Amino acid sequence: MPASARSRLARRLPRAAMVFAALGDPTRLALVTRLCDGSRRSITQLCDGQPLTRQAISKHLRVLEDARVVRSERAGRESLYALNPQPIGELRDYIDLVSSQWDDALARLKSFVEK
Amino acid sequence: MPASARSRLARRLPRAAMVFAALGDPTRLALVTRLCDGSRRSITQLCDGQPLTRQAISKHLRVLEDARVVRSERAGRESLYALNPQPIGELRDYIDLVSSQWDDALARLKSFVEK
DNA sequence: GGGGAATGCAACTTTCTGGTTGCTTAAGAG
DNA sequence: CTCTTAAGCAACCAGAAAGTTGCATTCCCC
Repeated sequence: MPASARSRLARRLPRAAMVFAALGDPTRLALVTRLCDGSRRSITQLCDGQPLTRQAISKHLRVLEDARVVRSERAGRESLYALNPQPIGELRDYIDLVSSQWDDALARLKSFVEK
Repeated sequence: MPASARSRLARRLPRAAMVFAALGDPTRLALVTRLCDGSRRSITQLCDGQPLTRQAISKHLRVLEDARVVRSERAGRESLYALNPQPIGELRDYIDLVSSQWDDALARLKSFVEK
């Protein structure tokens, strides 16, 4: 890996870790899964189907919003939450980088064995 | 989303959450980044560059191993850690699913507006 | 065999997380 | 205007996580 790529990556690691952490809870992952169809839902809407209090869900949504995985907007007396796909896309960039490094390593190993 | 796809996904959510959580810490993400070149490194090797105790790193490695992101193998008096790319690949599957749902939603919205 | 290096194990502290309950505030609906 | 519904806020609790220190173990090397 070239040094420039490594430092560019290193700068983004804490941010990526925050997004990974936001998704690292089954409840939050379920919320994201529910929102990934592009819908905008209120907190009480997002509550049903889950055996938790509204406040618990509310806290989870705040965690997701801090990581910018989700955006909220007040509409009258309810606040509507919607997915923000950008941070998740950045995760995919990270994963692709890991995979490509891994594949390169495999290829090098293979060519070494075959020599 | 068809019901079959939703239930298949739901079954895998807790597992995916575990992997996300394992990557959701800057130290652990740095460890994974370091291992993604296919190398096998001992714990003390993985310690340098990080301002933590060996035991702290050791605990982080255990978390990664529990999530199967990493595999360890004893070699003499040291244990060598290597990346296991499979769980991270499963994360990509999840992300691709989210993205495709999102894209579908955008497309539907667009066709609705244009009608 | 003895010493140093790499690791494992256990106890402990501190901080963070996930969750609850109770109360307040704001906004629609009748 | 009053009632109900949606949400926010604050305090609290139990358990998990992150990290440390100290000691035991195992293995390599001389």
